[in-house]
Amino acid sequence: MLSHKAKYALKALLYLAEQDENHISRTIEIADGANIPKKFLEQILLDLKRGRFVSSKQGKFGGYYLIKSKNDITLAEIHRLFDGAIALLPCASLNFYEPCSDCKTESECSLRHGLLLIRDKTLKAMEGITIASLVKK
Amino acid sequence: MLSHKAKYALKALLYLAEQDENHISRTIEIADGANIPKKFLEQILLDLKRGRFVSSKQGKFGGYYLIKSKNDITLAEIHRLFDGAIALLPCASLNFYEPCSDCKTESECSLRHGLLLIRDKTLKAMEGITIASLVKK
DNA sequence: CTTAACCCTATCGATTTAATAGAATTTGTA
DNA sequence: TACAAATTCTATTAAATCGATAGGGTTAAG
Repeated sequence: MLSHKAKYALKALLYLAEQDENHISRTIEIADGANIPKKFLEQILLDLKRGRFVSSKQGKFGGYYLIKSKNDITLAEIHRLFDGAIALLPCASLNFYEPCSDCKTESECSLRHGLLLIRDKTLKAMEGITIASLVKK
Repeated sequence: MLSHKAKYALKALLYLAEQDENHISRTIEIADGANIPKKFLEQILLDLKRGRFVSSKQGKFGGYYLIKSKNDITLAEIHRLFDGAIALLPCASLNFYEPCSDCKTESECSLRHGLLLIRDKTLKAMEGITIASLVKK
């Protein structure tokens, strides 16, 4: 399941993607538009900025805007940024790999092979969902 | 990601599936064989029993055994039993559906459509992984 | 220099998670 | 019948995580 943070991030990106080119959106504007607690959204937008999805203008009349094409922002990326691995166990993860602590004898645990299959299919599906694909509906 | 409970459940089922027909496995035997904390495993086996995946024999020489074919126990079922919904949000879930609390205007949130696509593919993949498919490797 | 905005860090309360504890119950058998 | 060996059940705990809030600090326009 997605965390609220990830869900809010997607909604915020969706909001930004729906604005006119060159429009700058204030946090409060996004919060109201997407129904997200403002102070919570602040943190999320900062995370999105650190992740190079958005950029900001500080000071009066400042705000946030997309710096990555809505066609290139995928659900997979947002999941990884806020909720971490897409795989079901760390030993089956590409970006968050860790060996199992409780698989004593073999280096590959008995579940790993099956979980790799799941991860591949889920990942492919999640890479197919972009902000743009969510906007046009 | 899978919880430890779900992971341990899968390993325990795998252990049971590898035993001879009619063999009854004691908890301690499974715990040692699959490297799972024994008292924690007790709870998990009870959950698996309530979920009709295994049954037990009480008293001396008692233990656990599969009552469902290893070909019919899927990763999807175990995920649902221990970790709940497979979908990324409750509003996209088949078995754990709940409407979004923060989607004010429309009955369907902006993310739901995309998440339904993900859920369908992930679910199909998870239904394809059975205990039997994990054993033979 | 005031105002309006982003930026940053800390904290909080509630929930969940992983695990442990301890006792009650059941069953086989010497 | 008493003991031993096993499941069953409920409670508790310690730690981590999550969702959210608080309260400033910093930046820039006018």
